[in-house]
Amino acid sequence: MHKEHILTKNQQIIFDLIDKSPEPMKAYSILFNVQKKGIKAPLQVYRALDKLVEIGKIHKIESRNAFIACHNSSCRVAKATAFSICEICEKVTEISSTGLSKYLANFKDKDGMKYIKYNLEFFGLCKKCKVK
Amino acid sequence: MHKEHILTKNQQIIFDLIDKSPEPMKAYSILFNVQKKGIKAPLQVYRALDKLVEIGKIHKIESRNAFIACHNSSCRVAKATAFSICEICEKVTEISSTGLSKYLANFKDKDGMKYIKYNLEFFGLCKKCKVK
DNA sequence: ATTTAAATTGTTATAATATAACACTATGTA
DNA sequence: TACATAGTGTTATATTATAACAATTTAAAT
Repeated sequence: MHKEHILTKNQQIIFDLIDKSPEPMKAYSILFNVQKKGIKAPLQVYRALDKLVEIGKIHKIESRNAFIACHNSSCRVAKATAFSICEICEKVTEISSTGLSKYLANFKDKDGMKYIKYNLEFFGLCKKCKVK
Repeated sequence: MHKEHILTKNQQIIFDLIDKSPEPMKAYSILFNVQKKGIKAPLQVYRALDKLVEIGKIHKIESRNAFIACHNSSCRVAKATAFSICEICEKVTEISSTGLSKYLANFKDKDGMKYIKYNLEFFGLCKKCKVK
């Protein structure tokens, strides 16, 4: 087991908010939601987000500039991530597929380079939106 | 062969600039570089970028908010992209691997969903930076 | 050729996302 | 205790991106 990071007050407040959210949250939406808890400035939010990303508690969805809690116990460090994104409802799901992660971790480019760190974002329609 | 898109003046100016650049270009850097050619406002740049991305002539590197010309004749539409990014020198290379694109195009998630569109960004050190 | 629709342009203003810099405080550890 | 490291609070500012509207160009369809 890896050492659990003890979160600071701001980090905990912001992590809890993101963790409860059914959808990815944007930085300024987070800011708005935590102002009553004393977090008043963007930098306070961004600093907590940076740390939470660094220790793998949350992930950034790059194409959306938004953040979701990690629900994949295997990505202890934020280095190998994969998501599916619905282009209609914007639902985002973290993909945890051993096959996929093995394939990507072992992928070599033309020059034989391997990459430990990657981010993959799949786009399509989620089941609900497909039916509509 | 797919129909070649005829670029408009602004689109052509901006595409040429990105195409000549050895590294991904950011929107406001593009703006600065094309001001002498009469493109004066951010929106003019962003509109051209949007169109160029849409028709697959350029790709956006989401983690960097930057744009590179497509050098992969097979991605006619900007829907299946993969890049390697050097975390030191920020060199970005488009990966064109039949194996990888086949694997990802055929990947099914837990629910059996397939995704035609994806963006994959690998991070690591390029050869040059590895040596240093 | 003329009309019409669609796409593109030019422009000003503003929204949304993110970081710099600095002084101060808490925490862990030697 | 003393020291280093990480986190905080704050103001200001940088960077990235879009809204809204009027004018113009282009394509194609009568």
